Amino acid sequence: MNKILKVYKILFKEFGPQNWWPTTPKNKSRPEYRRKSNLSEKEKWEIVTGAILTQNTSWKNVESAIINLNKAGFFDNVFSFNLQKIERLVKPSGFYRQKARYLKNFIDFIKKKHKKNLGSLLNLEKEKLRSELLRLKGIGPETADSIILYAARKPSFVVDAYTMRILNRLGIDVSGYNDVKLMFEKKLKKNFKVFSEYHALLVKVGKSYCKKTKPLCPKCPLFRICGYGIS
DNA sequence: TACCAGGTCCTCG
DNA sequence: CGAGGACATGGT
Repeated sequence: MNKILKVYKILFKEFGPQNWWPTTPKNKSRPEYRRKSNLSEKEKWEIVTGAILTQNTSWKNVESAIINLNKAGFFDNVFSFNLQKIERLVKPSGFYRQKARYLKNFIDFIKKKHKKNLGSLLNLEKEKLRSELLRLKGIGPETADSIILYAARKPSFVVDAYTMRILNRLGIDVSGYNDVKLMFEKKLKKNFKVFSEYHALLVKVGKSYCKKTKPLCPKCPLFRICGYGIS
């Protein structure tokens, strides 16, 4: 069995389903990870927003911003919020001026090009959707793939800093974003379930064990197939 | 105190 | 292309 598949099986067995992406249930204030059948337009906005806010930022800080936004009714009508108001609400997520600008750009794009209908963009064919997203300021490859996978639910593998670090430590040669993405997509079943769980599991093991400094190799579920801990 | 966190843009060789 | 800096808050 190839190593990529093996890693998935080990992580899934160890941690179970992660049920990404978290969204805020009705009458609650904080995002939760739970299985969802079909996403509402509101949930899609929450996911897109989270994908932008979490750029190089801990989810904890993003969560504070999401709570602010939700409390203010942002996800019910994103079009009624100006830049200053968004800046104030997303402040805890860091890089808040930049992120507020990216978010506002995205909102204006949906307003003008998709008649205020986010679903109209997300329903585009996967590659078309990806190129549309990448054209926007503030949407790079990871944010685009996160939106395609978790908001549009189309199988586009998400590569992030954890993915790179874990592959490196596993001794798998990695180059650029797209090479890594294609490697995963080639070796996995192309469906939402596998892609979404795999990425979430990599984040999980990256946060808990395969940390940048002071990794917890001996306790890591990947230890026995990873040479990194042996120094 | 310094470093880290679910990246992206811009500038410069 | 790819390296290097800017962007900013909150936790350890």
